[in-house]
Amino acid sequence: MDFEPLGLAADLVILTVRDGRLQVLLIRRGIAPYQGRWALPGGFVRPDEDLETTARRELAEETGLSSERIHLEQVATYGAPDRDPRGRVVSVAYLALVPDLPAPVAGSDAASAHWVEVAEVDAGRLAFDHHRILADGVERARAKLEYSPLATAFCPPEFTISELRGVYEAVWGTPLDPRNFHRKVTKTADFVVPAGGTTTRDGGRPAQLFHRGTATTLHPPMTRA
Amino acid sequence: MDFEPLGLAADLVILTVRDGRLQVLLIRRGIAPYQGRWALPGGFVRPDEDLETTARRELAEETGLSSERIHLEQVATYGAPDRDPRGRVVSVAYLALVPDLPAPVAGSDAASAHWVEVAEVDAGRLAFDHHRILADGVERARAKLEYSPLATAFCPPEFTISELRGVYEAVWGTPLDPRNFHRKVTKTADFVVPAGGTTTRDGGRPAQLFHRGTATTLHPPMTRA
DNA sequence: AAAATAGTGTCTATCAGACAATATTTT
DNA sequence: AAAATATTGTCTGATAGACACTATTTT
Repeated sequence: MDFEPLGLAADLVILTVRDGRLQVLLIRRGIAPYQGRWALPGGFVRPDEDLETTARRELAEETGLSSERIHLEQVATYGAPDRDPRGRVVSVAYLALVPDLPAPVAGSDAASAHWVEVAEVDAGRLAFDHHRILADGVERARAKLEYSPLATAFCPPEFTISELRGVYEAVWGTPLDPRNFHRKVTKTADFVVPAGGTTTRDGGRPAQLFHRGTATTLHPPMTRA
Repeated sequence: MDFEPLGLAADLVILTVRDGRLQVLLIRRGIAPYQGRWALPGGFVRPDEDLETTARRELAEETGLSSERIHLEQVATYGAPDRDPRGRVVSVAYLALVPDLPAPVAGSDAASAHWVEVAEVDAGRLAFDHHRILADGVERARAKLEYSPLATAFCPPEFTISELRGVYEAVWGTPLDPRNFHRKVTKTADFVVPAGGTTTRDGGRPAQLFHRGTATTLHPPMTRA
């Protein structure tokens, strides 16, 4: 079969919660097109490489996180004929949720990679159609917090209920009642399970530590205000 | 830029509800690979053609439905290196929901197109990775019925509450209480609006006709048993 | 009249949201 | 002691699900 010339890329919306805010990893483009503009990390799919493999490779290159335990899911594919001035490039977008990294961003492209608060990314500043991809990725994350235990993907292996609440508040941009949240989370079957210890890292009375449970869907779902 | 040889296709999961059952449009492949096997309709993306344009073109070719009002949404992209024996072909899958067609399937490829009950499609019978694509498409439809007014996409412009309930029952495979369903649907803001008339096409007491409302998300959502 | 479907009303257990009260830490 | 956070409990209004009952058609 003969194929039209076509490039296939995987781009990543890598989200984390730092300082109580939802942040996305952006890179400053060093080369044309869109030189000097912010862009989502990504790269071309290699021959014989699966799409998710490409995404995980790029994730590791940009963050140093190579664990299979990092949450990564496909969001959508963007293929408008004119979305890349270099020619026809179709991009498969992935959403990655990572905990607040103890180590700073590391890896080969690290020099140009920065965490940027999602609320402060402005529409015209991103290369290609990356603003649209970012918006779709963020919306996916917001929606999935409701009915999946995905919020735990932003947390370290052991976390407190209030840290988990901080994730919801940052992603949704809404304050939640600590008391109702606590009750809801601990009563939702298999959402979180007690890890045994306590911590005072959040100040005040020691909080119980939890780790994520086995649930894949939350019954009942968490509700946005 | 030079690109690796690569094909880009759009494949369609076209669902409808006929005779109270969820059905999918499949075609019998006339040529290799997988000659004689059932497959999802689809085709290659043309140069300068947007992905959704390809999907709508294929939809029109297979069903004769060219209206922009047909619900069509992207589901996921499949790109395992060995998924097509002809070479590297990446497929963007779309989900289309169509009403029970008054006219039989028509169009250029119609000769080989048939409605098949989803519950009776068996895993090994489909070409390529189409069983996986079908499963993902059906799961998407099932999930979206809960929190979106998507069920109306299976209905004609004017429908009764019990016809809408029939859609839910067919897609979810669960019987629903007609009385609670009626109350729930009519009380959910902007889900359906009265069209004015009534019909006795379902037998019994005349039922009010409705058409779809302006809601894009259902508050509260419909709940699966 | 009998059967079929449409639609309304009622009851109960559960849940979301508001918020009081108590517990245990650091400053 | 004061401030901060954690956790439990209580109250109220809304809702889901079960199901009795009434309404309007066809057979």
